[in-house]
Amino acid sequence: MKEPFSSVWTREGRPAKNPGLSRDQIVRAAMEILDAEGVDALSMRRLGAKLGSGATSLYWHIAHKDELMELVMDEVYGELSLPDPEVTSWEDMASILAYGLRAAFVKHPWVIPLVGTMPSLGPNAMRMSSQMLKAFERAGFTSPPLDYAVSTLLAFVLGWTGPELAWRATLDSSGMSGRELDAAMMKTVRQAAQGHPDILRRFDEYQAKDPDVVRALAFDFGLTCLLDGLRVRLAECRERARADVPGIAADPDEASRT
Amino acid sequence: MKEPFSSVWTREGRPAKNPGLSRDQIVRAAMEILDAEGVDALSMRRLGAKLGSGATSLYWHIAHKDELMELVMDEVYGELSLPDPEVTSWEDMASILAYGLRAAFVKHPWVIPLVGTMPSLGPNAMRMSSQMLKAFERAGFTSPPLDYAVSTLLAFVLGWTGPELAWRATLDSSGMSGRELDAAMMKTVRQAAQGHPDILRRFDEYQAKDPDVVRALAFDFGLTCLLDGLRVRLAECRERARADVPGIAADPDEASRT
DNA sequence: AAATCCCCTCGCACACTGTTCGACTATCGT
DNA sequence: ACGATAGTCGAACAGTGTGCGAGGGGATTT
Repeated sequence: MKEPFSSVWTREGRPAKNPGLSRDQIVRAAMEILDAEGVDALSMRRLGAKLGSGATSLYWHIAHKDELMELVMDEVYGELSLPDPEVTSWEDMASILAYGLRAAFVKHPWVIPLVGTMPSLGPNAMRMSSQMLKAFERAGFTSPPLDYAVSTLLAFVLGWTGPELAWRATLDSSGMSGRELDAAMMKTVRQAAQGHPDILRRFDEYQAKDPDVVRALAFDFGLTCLLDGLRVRLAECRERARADVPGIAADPDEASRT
Repeated sequence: MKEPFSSVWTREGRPAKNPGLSRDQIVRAAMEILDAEGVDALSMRRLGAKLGSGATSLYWHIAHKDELMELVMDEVYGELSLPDPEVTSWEDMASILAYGLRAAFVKHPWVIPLVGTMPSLGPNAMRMSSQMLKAFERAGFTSPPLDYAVSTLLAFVLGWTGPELAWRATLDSSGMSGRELDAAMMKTVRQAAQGHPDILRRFDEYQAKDPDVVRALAFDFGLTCLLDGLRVRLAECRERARADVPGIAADPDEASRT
């Protein structure tokens, strides 16, 4: 039996006397290729060529391609910048996270399959989780629901942007752009939706609108729903805390008011 | 320029005099391999061998591998069975969809990256959407929020099960099973979470509990939040409908009561 | 009965992938 | 000056998806 579970983050990096190639350079170059030409364009040989070195040289700095993927994935999380959880309301925190993460995913669409494939244990992902937990805890979320809340928020963003980007990717690869693109695919969709007049009706309504705006509105809608639900849970948490330890208020604002 | 947008569902199948191979057989065999050995084990040669034919014979029935993937993906949607939307409350409908879809994803973990990669235009996916829309519409959701609501629900389930299965897959591939598996990885996680004591604390709490139970509870929590939020939106829809067309009640129950 | 057609199968070949191995160089500490 | 070691690299291997053209076999037409 090999190592039961391993990740880049468990092996510390090579001594790194920093001669020609370095882990950071490799990751940066990989991200450039990924952003510019998509996930299929990233091969070790290609990456080596971009760095002016042989393909197999990379294997000195990186164990295998999956590790490289873990690294670039965390780099995406790193682009997200959250405000100080000590002075930001949990709702602002949640909104900023949702929009920020969505923006990061849109900018780097190739991460979506990664997030759905390998666990996110990188330092940037950890930092993000930590900050969210802090903000939610400060707001009054207590232990079991606390984590559930953060996870649910992340799940929503990921699950939302995935299919959204699947559309865009398929369309972008067709070489068209803008609205004619949506119009062209409408014919296909129409054919696929044969026999489901309700779906067809829905598509027709949207054809008139700007798809980007529709997508943004829909994302907003989902986020609002989630926040509404979380508010209810938060109230339950506070209620329970008050009942358990009557002397101590779970809400810091309320505590300062006393 | 080629076809701007294409999908299996737009090309009707070959005439199909049904000699040896057929599209259904291929899809079924592909699913068996995928379920038994995962996505990496599915190669065209392997699939051909399982069907007792050459690898390239498949290309008569299927344009390329991506098309095959679209087919198997829709097959997964097909395993989902929803109750009659005409007689089921939207909330029951939503819960059944959420749990059913999650079960289907757990049973066929390899679909997750697919759903995040290619649009779901298959007949089964369409049928599902159609049923959900019908139930929600009957409940009183009006047009723009109607679609947003269904999309949000799907996004939640997808986004939730993705990372959840990423964990399980990584662990299962390590050959261990049950609780010792979580324990083994705890060491790795602990190392990765260095410097984030709040995350560590959280992991410690969970180590004592059954991970499956925790995951189920968390899923429940998220779904409850979402339903709470949707309930609020539904009330808004009904309110608006009542204001716009005062003579007609949007709620069928209420209509029958008049 | 013979010839034609067309559905379908399949072997070969191509360009490509991730990764291993052993040979090579350049720089460092002694 | 010398050995060690960090780092690079070319060749090779076992795979991958897929295009092409040659065929087989049954039905249809002449």
